[in-house]
Amino acid sequence: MASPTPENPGLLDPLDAAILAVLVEDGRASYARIGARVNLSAPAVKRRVDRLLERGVIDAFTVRLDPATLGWGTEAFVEVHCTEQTSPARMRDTFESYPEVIAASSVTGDADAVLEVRAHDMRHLEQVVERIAAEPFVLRTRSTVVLNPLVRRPGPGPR
Amino acid sequence: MASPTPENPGLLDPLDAAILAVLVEDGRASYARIGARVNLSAPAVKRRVDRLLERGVIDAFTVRLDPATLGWGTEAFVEVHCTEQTSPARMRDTFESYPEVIAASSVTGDADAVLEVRAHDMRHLEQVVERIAAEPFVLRTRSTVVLNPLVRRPGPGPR
DNA sequence: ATTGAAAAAATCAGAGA
DNA sequence: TCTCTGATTTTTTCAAT
Repeated sequence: MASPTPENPGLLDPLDAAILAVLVEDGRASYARIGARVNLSAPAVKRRVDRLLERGVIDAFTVRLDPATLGWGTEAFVEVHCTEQTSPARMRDTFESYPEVIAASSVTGDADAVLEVRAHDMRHLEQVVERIAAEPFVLRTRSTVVLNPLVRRPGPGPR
Repeated sequence: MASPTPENPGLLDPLDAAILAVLVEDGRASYARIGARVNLSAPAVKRRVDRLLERGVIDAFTVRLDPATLGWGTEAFVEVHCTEQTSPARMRDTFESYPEVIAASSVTGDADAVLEVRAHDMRHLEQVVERIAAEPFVLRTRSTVVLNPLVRRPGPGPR
């Protein structure tokens, strides 16, 4: 999956990598400032950013919000066990309807899916988990509450 | 935790909430365009964004990158069981040294910590998990590999 | 990819509700 | 306090090289 092909040009140009590194740290950095960091003119930087957007490497420009400051201080992983032949589409549609479900994945192993849930407090978390457990295709759930967020790394991986 | 106090001003001004909604979707939206959406002038929007930054509601402006496009298509949850009296600081320092560890949390329940790991492929994932399992304070690990990312919500949550 | 100009946006100052 | 208007500065964007 990481072999350079005509379809997959290299993995990432060193210049593009440098540009992305700056943008991950400051998504509003001006093209001129980025260019100063990577020894490129502003238009050249813009051209590369546009290409990274077209290629889908950059999914979007956003803000990273602090959940705790917004009152979403309680986080948990919820393993979900489903009835036989529960389709991924069914799971996705259901879990997507919960605003508290930040992420949901079908997984290997014991459980069928793992959810990441954000709630205001324990009481709220309990309510959400109960509602999920009451879904028709859910057999049982197992919750693991986050005590301390030790590491939160922005970006998709090593650079 | 969600009650308005002098320390915790309201939860979020409706205007601020609207501004954040726009910025989550497009972190480079101009103040004028945001203002048009929320019926405010550009300087007024900037003032509020600056305050949201000061308050820490907005953690940072960033780009959201697509892990798959960058060759990080394999994702897993790794439960880690540690020896008695392993300090959170020790865990954090150790796990932070792994670029593949996107997030690490100490947790309630059976395991001591849950890691989110991104790897290039299964072989790479296996190597990383083996290295983690070989850490002095690690007793054993249990990995759950993501088959299908059903839901990925960009909202409040470091990602 | 760079330079330089034009268009757009960000930023600042002043004043009013 | 919070906002708006208008001026200034910076950045984006486009064209030509």
